[in-house]
Amino acid sequence: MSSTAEKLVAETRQLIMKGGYHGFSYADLAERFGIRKASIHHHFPSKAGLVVAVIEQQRAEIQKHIASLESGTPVAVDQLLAYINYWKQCIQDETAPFCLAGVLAAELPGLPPEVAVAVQGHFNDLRKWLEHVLALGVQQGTIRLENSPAIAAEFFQAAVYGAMLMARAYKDPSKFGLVVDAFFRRMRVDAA
Amino acid sequence: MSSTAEKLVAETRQLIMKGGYHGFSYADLAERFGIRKASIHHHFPSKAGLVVAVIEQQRAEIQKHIASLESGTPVAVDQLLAYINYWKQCIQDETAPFCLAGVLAAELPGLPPEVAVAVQGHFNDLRKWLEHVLALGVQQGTIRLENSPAIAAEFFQAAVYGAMLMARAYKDPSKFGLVVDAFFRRMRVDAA
DNA sequence: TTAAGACTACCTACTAGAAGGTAGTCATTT
DNA sequence: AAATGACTACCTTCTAGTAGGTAGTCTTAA
Repeated sequence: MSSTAEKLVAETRQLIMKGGYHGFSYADLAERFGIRKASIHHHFPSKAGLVVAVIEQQRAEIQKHIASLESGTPVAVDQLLAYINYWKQCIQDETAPFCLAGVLAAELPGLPPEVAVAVQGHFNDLRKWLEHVLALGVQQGTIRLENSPAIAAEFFQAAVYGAMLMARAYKDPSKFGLVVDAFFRRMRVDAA
Repeated sequence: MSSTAEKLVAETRQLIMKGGYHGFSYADLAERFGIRKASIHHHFPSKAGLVVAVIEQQRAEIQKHIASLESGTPVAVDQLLAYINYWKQCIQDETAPFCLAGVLAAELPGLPPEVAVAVQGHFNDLRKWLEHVLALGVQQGTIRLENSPAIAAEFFQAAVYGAMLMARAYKDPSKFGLVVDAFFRRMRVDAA
């Protein structure tokens, strides 16, 4: 991918996080980079295609992130904490005030089908990883679940996205940590 | 409010729940009722005004709902169960596949200011009611909290909205009940 | 009791601008 | 020479909103 295409993807990501799929246009992107709308169509012929590219890039980045997390520490609890802290940081400094796929999921029935499919792909990726790490934590004796890892992963995911929505709705980034920390504490065997 | 205005508000509510603020237009409404766009402007001069009317109507309805809930039963746990079951029903039969304010909150930074204010108003309403009912449950000895009722209310709210997002993202209405039930069980003293 | 005036809900016709997208051109680079 | 990435110059459709008009209803008062 060319550097311009990469910049377009990065900026689109920000714009979607702000206002969703229908909340931005090629004109917004053109203005930000001082180029014409037609030049954007050269890189991404359709809006749906551009947005799918943004989601897929995000998914690829997350897979890399997970890989480096797993090579960084074999401890499940530390991996989950790193995940949580990553989002705390992003929401706090507004580099990513909301999960891209989260905003899109909220308007899922109104999205072009190919975009909806990509969004659902992200949710599945994340759920599977959480299920895997939670099962690992149980095995390591640091996590205690009241349900199967599969159910707990969905529960965890709901807590993270719910917490994000709270932070946004109340315009208070600290709400994210408040909710997620309280939630995660309950899962930990050595919780304070 | 005239009956046409009421119909417009009701339909707008559905359209927002589907695709958010930027996901519908006056043309959509005009088509559904077989009237002209200009006629809609007669009832609601601006889009932001229409959407604020929808949110405010919803808020008023919820206040009525809460009042009837409280006159129906003085038991906090039953009130919370009624609230949860209301949403289970709505999501299942798709009369309201998502909370109106929830969709809008996801795109909050991209909304006209007056709409954003109304959305935040709803979140505050709900949070205050939850705080009140949870405190009542503690008093009645049927609910046990690990935090203050104020914190627990935010936690509860996050679980509900997170669960809604899961149901939508996975296109599986049962996910809502799954998450919310697991969450609520932990708060109940006599939980199975 | 009936006519005037105000009000309601809709209409046609229009606007400026934004939306997503296309066709063809023109420098650079490789 | 040929691919790249930008350009100008369009197009069509949609968007929110306006101007002005019409037919019917409701209120009031001679």
